[in-house]
Amino acid sequence: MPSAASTPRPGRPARGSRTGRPVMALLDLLGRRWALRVVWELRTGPLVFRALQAACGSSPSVLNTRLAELREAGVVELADDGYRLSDEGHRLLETLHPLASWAERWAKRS
Amino acid sequence: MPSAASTPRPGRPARGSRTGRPVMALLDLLGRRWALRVVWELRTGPLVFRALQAACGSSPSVLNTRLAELREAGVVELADDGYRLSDEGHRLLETLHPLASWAERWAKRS
DNA sequence: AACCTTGCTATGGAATTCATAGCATCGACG
DNA sequence: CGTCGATGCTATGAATTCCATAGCAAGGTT
Repeated sequence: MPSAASTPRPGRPARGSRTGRPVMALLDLLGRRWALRVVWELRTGPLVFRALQAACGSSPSVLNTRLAELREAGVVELADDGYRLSDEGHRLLETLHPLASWAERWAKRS
Repeated sequence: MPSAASTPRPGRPARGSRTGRPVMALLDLLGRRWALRVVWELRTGPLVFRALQAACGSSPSVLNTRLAELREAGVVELADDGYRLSDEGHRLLETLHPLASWAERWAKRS
């Protein structure tokens, strides 16, 4: 890993924010490629690394980086049956569900 | 715009998804850098381009690209007093608000 | 005219992501 | 034991995306 911005954490300044406001760190974390998608794909249950990769269509290196960040954030955890959302991860997913309905309206609008 | 993946749209395949499922397109749109942040920064009212840029700390070129995508998605619109959330944009922001509470818990957890 | 602010573009270099190939480990099978 | 398949994950070089800075064109003010 040649350079790499550090994993966003509350209390640490996120990209473009001096303040370490938690929501900024979260927006930074979730604004990285495949982060939102990973949480979404895990909504129905655990997926092993390769299945997750297939579901997202991402390269393994980036996926692994995202997974490390999400694990460090306590959103995702690795169990025997694959990657799964933690309890907090499930709560985060809950907050994401309305996005799907929004997207449905979006589709009808376009 | 030298290269540029196309703006995500429901009905069109998002990155890593053959299906044009609306939520995939939305996750793709919001998963690009500064997209979530822009919506968040506009929560308190309109901001002109430069103010938005200062609030995010992003470069003007990417910001302009994101704004174009968000405008095409009907999330953001440009008025006399600057960029603002559309009605749908406000609804999208509503779905984002729980993220802030989640982030607060995250901060206490770490 | 001489400013100021607006939205936005241009350019070159840095950071991130992609696509592919491959490694190491484990369990099952023969 | 040997081979196979599946696992998580790493390595490499190329493509894409993003950043930092400078600057343009249009409009308003003085």
